[in-house]
Amino acid sequence: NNTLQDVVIRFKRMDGYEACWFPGTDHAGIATQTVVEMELLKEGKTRKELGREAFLARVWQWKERYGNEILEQLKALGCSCDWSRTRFTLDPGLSRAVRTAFVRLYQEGLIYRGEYMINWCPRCETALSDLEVEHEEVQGNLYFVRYPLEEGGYVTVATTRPETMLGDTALAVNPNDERYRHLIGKVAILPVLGRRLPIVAAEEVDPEFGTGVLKVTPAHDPVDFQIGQRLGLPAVNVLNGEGTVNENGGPFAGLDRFKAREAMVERLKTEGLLEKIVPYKHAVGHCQRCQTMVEPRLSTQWFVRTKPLAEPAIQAVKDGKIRFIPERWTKVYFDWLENIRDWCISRQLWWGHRIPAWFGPDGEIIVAMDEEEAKRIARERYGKDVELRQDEDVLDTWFSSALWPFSVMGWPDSTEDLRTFYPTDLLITGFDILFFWVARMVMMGLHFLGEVPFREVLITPLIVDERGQKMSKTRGNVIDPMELIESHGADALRFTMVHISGKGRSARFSRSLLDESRDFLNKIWNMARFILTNTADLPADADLSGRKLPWEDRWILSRLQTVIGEVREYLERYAFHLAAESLYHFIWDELCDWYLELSKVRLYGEDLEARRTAQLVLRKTLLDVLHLLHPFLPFITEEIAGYLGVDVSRGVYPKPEEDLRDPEAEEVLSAFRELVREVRAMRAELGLDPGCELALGISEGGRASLLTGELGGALSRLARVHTPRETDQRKAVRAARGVARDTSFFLYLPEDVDWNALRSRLERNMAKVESELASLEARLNNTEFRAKAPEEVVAQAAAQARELQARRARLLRFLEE
RNA sequence: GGGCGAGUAGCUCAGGGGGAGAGCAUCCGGCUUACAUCCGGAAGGCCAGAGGUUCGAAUCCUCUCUCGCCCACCA
Repeated sequence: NNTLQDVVIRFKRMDGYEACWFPGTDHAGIATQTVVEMELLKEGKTRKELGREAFLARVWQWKERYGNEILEQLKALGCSCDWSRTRFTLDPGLSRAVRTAFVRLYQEGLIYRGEYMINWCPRCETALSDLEVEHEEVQGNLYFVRYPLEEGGYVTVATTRPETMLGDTALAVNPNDERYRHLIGKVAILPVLGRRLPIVAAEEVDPEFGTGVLKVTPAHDPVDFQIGQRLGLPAVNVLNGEGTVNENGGPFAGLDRFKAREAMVERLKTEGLLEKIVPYKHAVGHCQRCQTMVEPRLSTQWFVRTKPLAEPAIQAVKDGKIRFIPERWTKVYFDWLENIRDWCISRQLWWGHRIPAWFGPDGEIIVAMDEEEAKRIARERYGKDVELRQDEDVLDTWFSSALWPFSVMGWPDSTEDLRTFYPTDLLITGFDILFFWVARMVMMGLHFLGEVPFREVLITPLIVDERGQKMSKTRGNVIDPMELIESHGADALRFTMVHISGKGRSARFSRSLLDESRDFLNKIWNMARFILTNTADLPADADLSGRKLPWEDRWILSRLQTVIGEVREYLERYAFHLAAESLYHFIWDELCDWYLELSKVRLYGEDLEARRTAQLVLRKTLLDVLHLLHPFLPFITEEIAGYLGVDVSRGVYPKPEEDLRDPEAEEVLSAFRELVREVRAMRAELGLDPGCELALGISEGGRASLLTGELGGALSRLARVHTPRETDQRKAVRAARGVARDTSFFLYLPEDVDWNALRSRLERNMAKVESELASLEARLNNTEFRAKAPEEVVAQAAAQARELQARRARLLRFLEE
């Protein structure tokens, strides 16, 4: 994520934009508090023993020690953030933004307090939002329990949580269910507690499930709560905060919820009320932070009314004001916002923004920016100074994160930063926080600023380990980036991240990829070393203009322009991995494997001017390549450019120079390389001494004179051949014949060789040519292809066919001979 | 229950309407004065399966299978 952000920031900065990256961290309420609580536990203390103030002091201590680690990691990774703008969600400025947002939303009726069904984590002892609950398939049981009827007989009810029976206040059946219609209005008796339960009608009941009779527990189930609300049923809470049964649980009071379940089952068995137990797999909610099973529970909490905020957030994306990349995430975003439910924002924690609400002596709520303002309001309301008690709870961390795009810029003040940088251009993040963060930033940004917080959202894949598993501390497969930076370097880590960033939803990380990246860096380093040492004597005023460039220079410069164009295009569409790949192959396969070798002819030659030309092209290419690479590999590029007295980070990102494009040179070098490759292959397959120099003759082909003439020196160096006059050829024992493109050649051999190997090579070439030719000719003979395919495609196929035919003819002749 | 992603060489993956690609691994040969973290050469694939669209499909559409993930108040 951060590598990609830095690639974009550096690229845009080099391309002339005022690219500002606001770094910062959030306070991670539950996670941080949990960690510190664990620390305390080891010392045998609890947070409650310490008290709020001392505990918070302790958390701040922890934060000072570890909270900046992530920023240190970013720095080590080379992220070019504006560090002077570093922010933390609990900073005074951001806290003021949080209070301001809370107060305004409350005044607008978009924040309310009330008793509703929420998710409760008995370990964290706090309410959670729906998003903080992860549903996991669990193997449980469906218990079929008989509820005696007041009038005699019984009905059977199926439940997965028998312990919640203690909170039953009714039974419900579907009004259209013929089987039970006669029971509506009758009364059942709750086992164990003997409570009278009215049998009611409710559409929510699915006749197909279980027995078609639902036990209604309004305090511990969302659907039951809804039924209870509508029908005015009492809600009996049977659980304490830590997950034990409370005083409403009769004989089970004090038992842990799971012990209570067992006890209830035993009790029902002995009373003959348990009809059967059926194994049942179902999804159960778990706390995102501690994996504890959450309990739906009726509780008084603070909520954000989300529908009015969600609608503009949907519209903004529909209007194209925000674009998701890849686009498919748009649908996911819509689905969530369209079905959004109110957001429970209060947490029974201490680490976080304390809710700016005070209670008067009569329990009335006063929401204010601070205690002073609350007191002022209270004075007006009560006509005198009264005792005020601030709400103990803090806000969901994501509430403050939702304000991030403008709180970091000084909101609610109208600041220069806000005017300059809001809305921002780009957010890069993972899909795991699309709802938690992205959607909420859009809602809050639109609400408070009237404008989207960012125009583009780039969703990156999530990194998984070698086995495709999500990285998590509980799995123990997390990797400290600092360790990787130490072993392979930040640039290698960055390059690897870019390499795997083009994936679908997950990107598999493995250390062998780091080796690959390191090898590439090593290649770059050695390439630079070669160029720097071989151009050390280049006069400062030497200039490329006016020089006649040989084919290989024209070729590499032309290829360079193509690569510049490609890299730019890929960066513009955030296809980082393709940009990196393009550079990787250009540098390794073309620049290093071919051009550097070709340049040696002149670098090590006698002709000073030719040497100067080669040096200038090498320098120019190196500089362009360093600039192209810099957003990906800031460290190595700065180091190398430093030797040339260039600050690459402040350089301009290369643009293609059209006048350097040279299709003819590319064609010539392509033929040249093909010839060299063919000679090398022949040499290898004939088992010839790799060091021995062979005589080569070119018999046919449009570029024969060029390949042995202007490119003769290069050919001789790269293919280890010389091109003697006709007369010298007699010295050879025999000649091996080969074909490369439209060129056929003779390799004069100093000794007898394995002619079968040569024949087999020619035959393999022949087979390849024939099969290609067959498919080409089939296409060309197809009248529909000729009629409907684009002209250039047909022309290209025809040209290819001609070349293959020529090649086939020559191969055939050689085989006969 | 709804949705998404992935299935291409032994492995990890890129590509995404007109010649099947890379890295690693394998085989053969090289310490050639930038680099053995290297160089040269070779072998290896009905691009998951079945239909369809098209002159042309690994690529687009439909369905199926396998794996992974997200969302969801069937107790």
